[in-house]
Amino acid sequence: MPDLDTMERATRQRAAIREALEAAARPLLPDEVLLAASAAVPGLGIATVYRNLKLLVEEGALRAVALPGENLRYERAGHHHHHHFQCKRCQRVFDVHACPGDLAGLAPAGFVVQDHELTLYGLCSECAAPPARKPAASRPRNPRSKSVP
Amino acid sequence: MPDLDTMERATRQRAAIREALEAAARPLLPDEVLLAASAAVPGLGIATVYRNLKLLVEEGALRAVALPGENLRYERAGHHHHHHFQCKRCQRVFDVHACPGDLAGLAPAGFVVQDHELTLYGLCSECAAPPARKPAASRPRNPRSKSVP
DNA sequence: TCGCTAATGAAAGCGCATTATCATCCAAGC
DNA sequence: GCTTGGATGATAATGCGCTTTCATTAGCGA
Repeated sequence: MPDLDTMERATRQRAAIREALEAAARPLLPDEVLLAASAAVPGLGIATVYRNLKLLVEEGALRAVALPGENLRYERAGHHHHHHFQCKRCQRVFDVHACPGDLAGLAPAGFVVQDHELTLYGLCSECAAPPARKPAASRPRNPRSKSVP
Repeated sequence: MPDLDTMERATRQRAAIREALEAAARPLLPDEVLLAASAAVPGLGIATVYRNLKLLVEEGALRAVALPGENLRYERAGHHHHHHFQCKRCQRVFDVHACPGDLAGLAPAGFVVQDHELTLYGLCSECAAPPARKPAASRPRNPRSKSVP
């Protein structure tokens, strides 16, 4: 018996959106989700992507990821504590399944550290590698990059 | 002889803005700058704040600071490498003059780490302390907090 | 002090990510 | 198959941070 509180219909587009994020295995921008899910559902609209991302976050299937100076990306929820890596060339974001650990000691005296957020920057394996045979697909355009270059 | 390329006039508002940031000794939002500098220059306009922040960044006096899910803040340039702490209660951002150090090993194989960004979260000394006699002033309103709460 | 023009302030304008609108579509219970 | 209301997609609208506009003010060199 399905949850009576969430009586949503199973649509092709919702499935495609969920699957795009699972296949990517990295945080995606709404645009990237649209691009990826469009392969399974041609004609998919950006409004539907936003609607379902919000919905999936609310029901706990997805998690929103905020990086400095970037729009929200989305990743599958349920992962353990981890961080992210952003490639300075293709702008894509990847998971970093490691953590420097205890950072509480870094804060000034009197400050209570409850959490932390770490972002690494550099070149992803594709962009660091010698000229690939094929250029990497699905490069997000430069989002709200108001950060100093 | 002053720099011929930057023939800017010395105005009260520009001085007040610069001084507000030096006195704060922590990254400020444009609104916080307006609030602080308004004490010295009543009637100061937000457009002037934005204009001068941009100008001061261009001439290297200030640096823009981007935190996850937050609008740009500004701090004095010239500091050595450091990180930031955001209080979950008053939303203010403070400097953390410490760094976990070498994080290159955290990235996946094939990735080249060039830089990193660390943000600590918790309670600042004021908010962590028992009920203060006076509530802390200049609390920034909740900015683009699209991050999951 | 005079004159020139950069700087300011108030308000309108912009850019852009996200959301609401609404006619149409279709998943699902009967 | 039929019905029905949630879901979709195209598009308009919204919110908001930031920039531009423009009339006025005020540095600063002469």
